[in-house]
Amino acid sequence: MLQPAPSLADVLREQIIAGDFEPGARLSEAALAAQLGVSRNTLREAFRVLAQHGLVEHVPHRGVSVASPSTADVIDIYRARRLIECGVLRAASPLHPGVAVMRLALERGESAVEAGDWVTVGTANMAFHRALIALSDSPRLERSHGQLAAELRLAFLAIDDPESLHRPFVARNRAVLEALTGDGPEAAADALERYLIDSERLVLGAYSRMGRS
Amino acid sequence: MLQPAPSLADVLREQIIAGDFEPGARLSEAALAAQLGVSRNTLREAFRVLAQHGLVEHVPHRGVSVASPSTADVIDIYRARRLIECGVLRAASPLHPGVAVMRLALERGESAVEAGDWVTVGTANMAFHRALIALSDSPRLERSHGQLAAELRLAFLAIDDPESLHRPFVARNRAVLEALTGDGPEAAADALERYLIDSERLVLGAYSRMGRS
DNA sequence: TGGCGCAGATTGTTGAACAATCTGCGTCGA
DNA sequence: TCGACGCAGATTGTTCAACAATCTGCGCCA
Repeated sequence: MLQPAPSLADVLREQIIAGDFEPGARLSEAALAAQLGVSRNTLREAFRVLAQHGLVEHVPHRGVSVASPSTADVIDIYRARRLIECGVLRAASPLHPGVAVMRLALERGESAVEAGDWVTVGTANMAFHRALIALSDSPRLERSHGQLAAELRLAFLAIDDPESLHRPFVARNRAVLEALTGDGPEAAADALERYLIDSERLVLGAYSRMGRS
Repeated sequence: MLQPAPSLADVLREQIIAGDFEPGARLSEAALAAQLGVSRNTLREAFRVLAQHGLVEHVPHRGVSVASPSTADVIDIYRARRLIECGVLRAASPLHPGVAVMRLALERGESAVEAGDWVTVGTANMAFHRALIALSDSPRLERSHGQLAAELRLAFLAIDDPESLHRPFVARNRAVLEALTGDGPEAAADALERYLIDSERLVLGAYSRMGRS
């Protein structure tokens, strides 16, 4: 059984999330189509997918550019994250098999902290929260959360100080996980809410220091 | 200032939500492009947008069909609705200007009940819940909820008994609104949760009577 | 009866072409 | 000097025709 070949939208999403394009950069159809070796029509289909994901912004007759979350966007993303993530956690069972996936992601992050590999720390943090959402067993909540995570990643890209952005939160993830298995979902949700409030503050602080709107 | 012309995806979404196509029906590119008077490429772009919204299902090399929510989908949609809608309501202020919008939608539904216009009752019910989400002032929660609402509408379409589907819930909406302005967000959220549980039960019951998977 | 393979239909993708719209720049007039 | 105007080039929106890749249904054969 072969894996389905990754679609063009998948390829582009990876490139954008990896930071191959500056947030806010315009993506010229002709140039990008040539670079990717596809036709403009095919590229435009991929653009429509990414635009729905919030990864690129499409303005009619003005083309698409890599999304570049504003301060208001960051605030909104965190508002939505708090509601969805805390809601999922509050209703989650500490016995759900997905808890093991959370633990794996956590441990991957902790190893990466010791290795000083902040990019991997960031990836592991994201994986931890994705695993957290998976406790809901809800494809639609996973979809919504995935969109938020992708957009947030663009905000992280605009801040080029991955250590300060990700390092402090590995310990916080551990606190959330231990609260879940030890004190129960309510306590875990409270810890997660504090986590998200602090993370938002950090991002907004960096934004304001960058003079970013 | 002119309104932007509705995109092809908007037109198709309206047609699908209006039930112009049977849920599950295949949408042939060539036939539909000819019918809409657009080229296949343009139509394919619109398909990509609708697929991300969950309104159509796209299987590679097999084309797109109108989505037809399964029982599992309905359960998932309601799980996500409970989490998002109740979460929003719990955090909402009874003084938010959006409460007036909720009241308007509610009254429109109540008039439609008296007129026996069940389609309008259904539309008003949807508008009530959309207005409820707007209390969060979060574009992203509105986006996620909009996707759920569109998919749910397809489930409603599959059940052709709009009266039983929508009539009972106008009074429940009133209860939610009065709980919000009277007893506060917590009580309102509890009323809403009961609403959603009962609504889900009704849809699943109809599905099972239809012998639907 | 059940599996195989072919033919037709459909989707995926391309390239070129043109219309519609935007953007930047130079000119003109106050 | 400064702002409005308009033109020219660049970019996007859309169409069309063609072909490759894949799927589907049907008849054939064992």
